[in-house]
Amino acid sequence: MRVAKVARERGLEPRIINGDSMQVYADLSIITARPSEADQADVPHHLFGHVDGAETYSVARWLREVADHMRPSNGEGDPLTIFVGGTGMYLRALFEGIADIPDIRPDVRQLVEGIVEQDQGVQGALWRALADIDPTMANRLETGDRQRLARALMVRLSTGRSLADWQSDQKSSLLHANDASTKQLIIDWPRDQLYDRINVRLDGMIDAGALAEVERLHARNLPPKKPVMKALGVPSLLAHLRGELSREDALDDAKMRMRRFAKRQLTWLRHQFPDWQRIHADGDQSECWITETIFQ
RNA sequence: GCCCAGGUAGCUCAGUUGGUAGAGCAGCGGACUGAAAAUCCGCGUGUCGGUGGUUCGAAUCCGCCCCUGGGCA
Repeated sequence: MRVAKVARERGLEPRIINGDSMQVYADLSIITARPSEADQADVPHHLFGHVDGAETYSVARWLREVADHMRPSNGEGDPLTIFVGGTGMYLRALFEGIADIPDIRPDVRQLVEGIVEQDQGVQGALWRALADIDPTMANRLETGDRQRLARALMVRLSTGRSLADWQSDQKSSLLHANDASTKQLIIDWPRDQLYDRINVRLDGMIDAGALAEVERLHARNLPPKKPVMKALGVPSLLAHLRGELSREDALDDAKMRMRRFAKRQLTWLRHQFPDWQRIHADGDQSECWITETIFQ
């Protein structure tokens, strides 16, 4: 937000596009730390809270929607598009593109979901099913990785072609990382400060009414496998609402999961985006000079 | 002050007749192509309170000291 305002002072026309897989869902705004109404009114924001929680969003849909917003604007100043958010896979797809795989046929989806259920009983059913028809993908995946095994199986059954082949196809991307017109930044906090910020942030979310928000989501009785039901903090708070965890235990659990996620993000950034510019934040006044660094 | 019970990994604790230590949780490292805030894989990270002694060898036995909890005064 601060960056957007400085940009406007310099005669640019800023807008913000969400790059976060959970901030798209309409049902959650507090626990997902969506930008405030005031900020959204001030600077144009796109792809925030526009998806119903009953839906299952995806990278591919995000890319299509981003593409729609990338068309030349009709504003006065030069547009400055700011992507914010921490879904590594989305951002990578933005710069590297993604395989152009057709939608999975409904009958195939149903069949594979049946096999996944079998696999819950005796692990291995899913992997063996995949190994029979697509040994390349099977060897690439762990036997316990149901999500990826299921996807690979669906693609092979639905398209007749291995996911491995789809993935090695030539891809086109919306943006180019080594381009003067784009800039990739990572704000890097010392880990102890990062974890402190996570803990404090969750307490703030609770004060802001996160429990009521999750309660409303709970009332919709959506299947637990829906992505929105798995947003960080939601399962923990649901467990509390069902009386399975004390309030304190639920908060501790949520914080722990958020810390773990942050750690996974760090691993992703280290290895997937090694060339992105890092801004080393530290202490309270960081926000100021983060902005300064960006405009250098 | 005296009597008990304890001091072992970041936390809670195991540790058999002495053979330089292991679980859970936390944590750390890694993978990642349409559910990714998801899903999955891997890893004990240690002055065994301190210090003398007995012993080939001490977390284990003995002495002294320090700390914590409980009891008695």
